Amino acid sequence: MGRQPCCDKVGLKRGPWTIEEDRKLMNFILENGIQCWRTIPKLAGLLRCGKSCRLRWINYLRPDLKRGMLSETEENQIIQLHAHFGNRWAKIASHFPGRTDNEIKNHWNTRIKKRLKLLGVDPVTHSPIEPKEKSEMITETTPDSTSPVPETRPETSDITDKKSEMNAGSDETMNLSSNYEGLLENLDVLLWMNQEANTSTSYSPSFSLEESLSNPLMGESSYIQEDTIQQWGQSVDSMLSWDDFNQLQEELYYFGYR
DNA sequence: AATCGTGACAACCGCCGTGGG
DNA sequence: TCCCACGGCGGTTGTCACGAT
Repeated sequence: MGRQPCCDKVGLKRGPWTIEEDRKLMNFILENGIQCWRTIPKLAGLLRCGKSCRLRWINYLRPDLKRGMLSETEENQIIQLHAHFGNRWAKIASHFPGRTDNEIKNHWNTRIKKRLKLLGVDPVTHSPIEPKEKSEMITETTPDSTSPVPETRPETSDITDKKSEMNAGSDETMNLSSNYEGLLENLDVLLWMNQEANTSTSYSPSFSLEESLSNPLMGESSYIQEDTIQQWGQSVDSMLSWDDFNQLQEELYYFGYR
C-alpha cells in the first residue's frame, strides 16, 4: 500500500491559478506567514492542495522573485553550475537570488540544452560530443534524412528564434560558443565550488526573505522588508500580466508593509 | 481564416529525506 | 527503531501564445 496522498484531492481545484486565488493566498501568507502548507488552503479559503499552494507561492507569488528573461551572464553561470551540480536545480537556483529552480530548469530544458547541443557540447556531461555524433547531428537536419526527428533541430533559425529581438540572436550564440571553453575555468566558479565544498552555507547570496518566511520562529514584522515589497512592486510593474496585482500592492500598503 | 507545429513556462506527480511521536 | 506526515525536489505533462503554412 502506497503513501497517502498529500491531501484529499476530491473537490480540489487544479490547473492555472486565478487572480482571485492568488490574491487569497498572497493575503493569507502576508498576514499569517507560513506555518503548515497543508492547512494554508483551508485557512485561506482555497480549494487547492497544500503542495499546489506552496508551489504557487515559491514559483510565482514570492515578493522577492526576479522576473524577466535570464541574462547572458546568468545563463553562463547556469551552465557552469550545471557542470558541477548536474540536475540539482534547487542547488543551482540557490546561486541566483530571485530565481526559482523551476524557472532555471525550464530555461535549461528549453534553451540552454539546445544551444549546447548545437555547439557540439553534451548538455549532460559538458564534454565535447564525438565528431561522429556531431556529424550525425548535422545529418539529421538535412531534409532527406531518414533518421528519426531529433529532439532539437540545430538550424540557424532555431538560434535566432522569435526571441532573438531580446538579444543579439546568433551573435549571442557565437559569444556563448567562444566563451564556453573558458567558462569551466572561470575563477568565480572555482571559488563557488570551493566554498560549496568547505561549507554549505558559506555562499548565500539569496534573499533573506525566503529564509525568514520559512522560519516560523521569526516575528511576522521581521520578514517583510520595505525594500522587498518595493522590489516586488517594481518587478510586478514590469510584467504586463501582473497589472492586475497593482491593486494588491495597494493592499500591501494597507497592511502596513511600507 | 484555419490549421498545424513549436517554444516557453506553469503546474502536477511521485519519490525522497527528515523530523517528530 | 519504526512509522508517518510533511516539505522539498526533479521529471514530466498541460496549456497557451505565436509563427508558419
